[in-house]
Amino acid sequence: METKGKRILIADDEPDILEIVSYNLGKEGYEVYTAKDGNEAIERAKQLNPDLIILDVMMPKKTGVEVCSILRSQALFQETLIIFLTALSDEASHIKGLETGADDYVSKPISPKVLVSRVNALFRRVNKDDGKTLKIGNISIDPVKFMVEIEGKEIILAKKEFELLYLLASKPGRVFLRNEILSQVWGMDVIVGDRTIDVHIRKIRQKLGVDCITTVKGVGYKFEI
Amino acid sequence: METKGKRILIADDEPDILEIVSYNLGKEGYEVYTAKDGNEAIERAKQLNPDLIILDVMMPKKTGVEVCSILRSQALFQETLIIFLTALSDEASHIKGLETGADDYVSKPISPKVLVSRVNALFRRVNKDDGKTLKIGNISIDPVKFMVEIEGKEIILAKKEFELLYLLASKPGRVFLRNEILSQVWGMDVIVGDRTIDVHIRKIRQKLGVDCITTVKGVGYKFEI
DNA sequence: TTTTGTGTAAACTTAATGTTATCATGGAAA
DNA sequence: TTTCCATGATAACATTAAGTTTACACAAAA
Repeated sequence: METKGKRILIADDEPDILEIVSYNLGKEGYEVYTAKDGNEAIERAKQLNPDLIILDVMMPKKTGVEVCSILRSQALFQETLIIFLTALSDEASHIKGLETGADDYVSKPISPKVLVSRVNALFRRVNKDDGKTLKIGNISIDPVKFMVEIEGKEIILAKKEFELLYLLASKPGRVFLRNEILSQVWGMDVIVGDRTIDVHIRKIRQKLGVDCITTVKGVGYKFEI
Repeated sequence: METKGKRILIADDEPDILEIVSYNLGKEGYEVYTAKDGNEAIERAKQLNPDLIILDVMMPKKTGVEVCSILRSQALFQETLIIFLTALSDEASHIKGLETGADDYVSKPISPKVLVSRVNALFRRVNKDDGKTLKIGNISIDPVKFMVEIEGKEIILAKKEFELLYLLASKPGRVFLRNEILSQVWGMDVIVGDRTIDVHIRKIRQKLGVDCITTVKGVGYKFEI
């Protein structure tokens, strides 16, 4: 599940919060950018076109709710995810937030862990391909249960094995170059040896017991029945 | 996936980096040109009209960011791909880079492998022609599935065979000189014997079972039904 | 702490693919 | 018709990519 490349913009007037949240989301692999008030949030959102914007409700210049409705009025931000940070008590802005089209809200004081998991959940929910059980022939691959089923028989794959299989199976028939596989499953910046993919492929073939991964020599691998 | 013919300009003031990157991208089949400062980068970009420009952010004369925004302001470089090389810590220029319209950025210290895969990925993302299924009569040639289908029957070709067939079929009726075929499928710096093409042609004819490749004696080959 | 599972690397084997050498063939020019 | 030459055919050979196995490092679980 690569989180790489997802851009998150977080706007809050408290530097501490910016820092803590940035750090924790950054650790998850997201690209995090910050803004310290409402106007800056809008400006940077336009520059960056982030995948997710986290808005504090109480901010100088413009409140989170205002920012949200301004952004939502533009086509570019129709699909952008927005999370509000609200004071626990502030029920009113919670409601306003949902009205103006927020996707989630998190109450202060923030637990980094909670926020991170909400963010992940949001991306998972949205990312259409993500979390969808793939069914190809009598093989079903469920990334939520993290499980592969062949004719009712459950098969446990290790993490990397599963990710690799899921990638291939996500576009049956399509050939994935080794490079593509590396960058999607391992991440762009991870360097692993040449044989590593083979070994994983082999383990998958072994565990599945069904020949559904085809080698296209000199090119890559593809999933097909 | 022929990378041949793609021109890359790389600008950096460190000769070592120029050399390493040139070598690695050259090995991939790209044509690589270099510049050692911002002004030279702009000058050569205008001469060469490269497909991709890799800019070090910290350069004498003009920084990469400056070069980028200058180039981007001209119509000619609207479509040109641009990658920044930045020091790991330098968040500010990363952001500036994205603002000025960079397509990707890579942190120093550079791993040649990473850079190469980023470059490939970038070209793949952009190259629209790539992955287009050719359909001529009842023959379809799908470079994504890496597969040839004739009247519903799937036929497996080896890599070179497929590339050769794909080339010929990309312009049905057009005669490809042996020289052209060599440089497109094998690359111009690869030297292979005279009979090599024939052998591959023969294998394709054999596997397809349909006579769709015509010999134009003394000239070359063409694809036609 | 020990155990177990997972991911990666290294060394080696196997198989697929690509290339060349050689000779055959068949058509065009002389 | 004969000669020449480009290409076809085939098998041997070379090269390269992938499969296999083992080992080891590391982290999570017991």
